[in-house]
Amino acid sequence: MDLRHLRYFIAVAEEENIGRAAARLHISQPPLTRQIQQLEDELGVRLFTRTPKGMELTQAGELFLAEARNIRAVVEQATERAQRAGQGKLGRLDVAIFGSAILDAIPKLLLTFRKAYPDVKIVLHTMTKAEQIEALRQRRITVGFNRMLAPQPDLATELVATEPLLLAINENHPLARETNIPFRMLAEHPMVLFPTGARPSFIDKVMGLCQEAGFVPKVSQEVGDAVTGVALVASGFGICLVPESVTTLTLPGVVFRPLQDAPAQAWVDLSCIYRADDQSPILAAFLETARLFRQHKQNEDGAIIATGTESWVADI
Amino acid sequence: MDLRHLRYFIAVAEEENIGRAAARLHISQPPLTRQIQQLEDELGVRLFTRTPKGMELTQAGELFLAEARNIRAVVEQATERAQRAGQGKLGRLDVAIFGSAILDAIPKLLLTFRKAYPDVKIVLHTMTKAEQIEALRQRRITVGFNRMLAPQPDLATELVATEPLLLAINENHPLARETNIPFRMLAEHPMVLFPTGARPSFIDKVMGLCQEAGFVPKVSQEVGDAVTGVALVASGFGICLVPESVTTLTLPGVVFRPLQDAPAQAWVDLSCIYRADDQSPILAAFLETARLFRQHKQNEDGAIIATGTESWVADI
DNA sequence: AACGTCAATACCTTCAGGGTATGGTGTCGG
DNA sequence: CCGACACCATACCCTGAAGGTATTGACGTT
Repeated sequence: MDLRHLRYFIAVAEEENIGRAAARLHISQPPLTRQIQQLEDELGVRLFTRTPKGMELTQAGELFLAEARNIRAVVEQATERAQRAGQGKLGRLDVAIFGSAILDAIPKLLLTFRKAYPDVKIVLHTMTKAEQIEALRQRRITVGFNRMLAPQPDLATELVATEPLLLAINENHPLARETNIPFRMLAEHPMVLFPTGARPSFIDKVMGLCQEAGFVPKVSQEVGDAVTGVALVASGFGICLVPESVTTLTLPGVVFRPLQDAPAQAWVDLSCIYRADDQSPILAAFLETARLFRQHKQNEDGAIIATGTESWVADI
Repeated sequence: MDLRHLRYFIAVAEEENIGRAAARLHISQPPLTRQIQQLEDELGVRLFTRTPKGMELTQAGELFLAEARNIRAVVEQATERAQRAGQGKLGRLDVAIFGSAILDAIPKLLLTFRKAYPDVKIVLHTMTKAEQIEALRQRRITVGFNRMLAPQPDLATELVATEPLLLAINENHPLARETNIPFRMLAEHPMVLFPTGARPSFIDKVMGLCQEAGFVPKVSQEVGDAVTGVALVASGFGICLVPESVTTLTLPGVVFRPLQDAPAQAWVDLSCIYRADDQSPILAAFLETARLFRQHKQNEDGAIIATGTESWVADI
C-alpha cells in the first residue's frame, strides 16, 4: 500500500464517483479504477459497493476513510515538523552555564532566543568550564557559556558580550571614599580572587592586568565564584575585581566602583563555546541570535555605561 | 513522499549504515542511497549526517524517525481494522426488536453474536413491525426481529426460532384443572388476542388455527402485546394463546398449559428481516450466527420440551 | 429501442525504482 | 607513507508499474 492509494481512495470516497475523482486528481478514470481495485485486493476488503450511480462506501470503507484521513494528517504533520526542526525552529537546546553567569547577559540572550524560537526547548545545565568542554565532546550539551576560553581544536567559540571590570569594595573600606579609583591604587589592598579551578581563568586576567600596571596584587583569598567573592567583600575580606554584570547582585555593605586609568584590557569577555563540527540548525539559529544580541547590546552600551555611572554617583 | 521512503528511512536510521539497511530491505545499496536523498530533498531537511562510519541522524532526523514509526504503526492498525471490518468483526449493528421479543430467544442470540464478534457494537431499537420495515428501507437499522412477516420485494427474512403455542390461563379458570387441553375446548372460552396493529400478525395465526379446528374464538379483548395479554389473563379477562417464550414472564395467578391435538401449525415463527441488497459483512456474520443458533436450539428442543413438561407438572 | 452514465477492460507508453559497476573519501594497520 | 578497507555517491542500464487512449459492459432513463 502506498500513500497514493490513500489519496486516491479519499478522493473517490468523497466524490462517490470515479470519473469525478479522477478529474480532481488530474488523472484519467481507468488508472484510478485500477488503483482502487489494487487497494481493495491488498486489504482483502471491499471498500466500495459499485452502484449504477457510482461508488458507495461499505462499512469497512467508511471506517477506512476515517483512518486514511487520519494518516494523511499525521504524515502532513510529520513533514511539517521535520521541516521546522531542520530550520532550527523545533527541538531541544542543551545549554551549560557557570555559577554566576545567570546574573545578566545570558538570561536575556536565552529569553531573546526563546522568543524567536518558541518551540525549541531550552535545557539549562550548571557546569564548570572543564565540565562544559567534556560535555560538549560527549554531545551532552550543545553550547556552553564561559569566560576566558582557551582555544580547543574541536571546539569553536563565539563572543557574546564584553563587560568592563568594576571594583567591589566594602562600604567601610578606605577606597570606598573615592569615586574614581586609579588602577594602581589596587596594589596596596588585599584582593579576593576567583574562580579556583581550571586555568586559564578570570584570575589570570586580573593577574595580567596588575602585572601590566606594574604591581603584583596581594591575594587575600581565592574563592570558587563571583558570588562568593562578593560575599567575602561584604564581610571585609578585601577588594575584588568583578565583571560588570555581577552588580545585579546586591549584598549589604558592598559598593561597586569604576576604575580610572584602567588598561585597555580591563574588559572581560563572555563567550559561548560549541562543537566546531556541529551542523545543527538549532545551534546555528542560536549563534545567529547571539550575534544579533551582541550587536544590539553594543549599540546600547553608551546608554548602559551612562546610567551605570549615575548609579555609582547615587551610591556615594 | 511514499510509505516506502519511510520504511527505508527507518531501516537506515536503525542500522546507521546504508549497506546493512539495504541488505535488510533486500535491495542493493545505491537505490537506497537515492531514496534517502529523495526523501531529504522532498522534506528540504537533512535527516542524516554522513560520517566515515556511516549515517548518523540529525536532530530533525531523530524527530522524523519517531514520526515515521508512528505513521507505520497507524497504517498497520488502519489496514488491520479495515480487514476486521470487512470480515464483520468490527463495526456496528443496529437491531430492532418488538415489545415482548426480549423475553427469550433474541437476547440469547444477541449474546452469542456478541461473544463471537466482541468488537461489533450492537444497538437495540424497539420498533413495531411497520416501523422496522420503514427503518430498514431508510437504512436506520440493519436487521429487525418479528413474527408473521409478510414477504416484501426488497427485504429478506431468516427464520430464527419456532416456538410451540401455549395457553395462558388464570389458575382459577376451569381449564386450569386440566393438564392437557384439547384445542377445541378453547372455543367455549373468551380469549385475549394480540397484537393490535399491522397485519398480518399473531392474531391472524390464532384465528387461522381456530378456523382450522372448526370454531370461531370468542374475543374477550384485543391488546397491544403479549405482556399486556398475560396481565389480562392474570386479572381474569380470559385465556390467551402465547408463544412458548412468554413463559419466562411469570405473573401471579397465571399458569401455562400445553395444547393437545393442536394443529401442526400451532407453532409460531420468530424471524429476522433485513435488506435483500445488504452485503454488509456484519449482517452476513449475524445471519450466520442466527443460523447456527437455530440449529443448536433445534438439537436441544427435545430436552427443552421435556423440562418444559416437567415444569407444567410442577405447576399443577 | 436509443441514449446517457457509470465502472471495467485491453493495450500502449513512459518514467521511477532497482540492479551492476565504479568513483571518491576518510580510517586504520603495517 | 601507502595500500587495504569500509563507507556513501554517481553513472548508466533495465524492468515493471502507473498513467493514457479507446472500447466494452452494465444499468437506468426517456
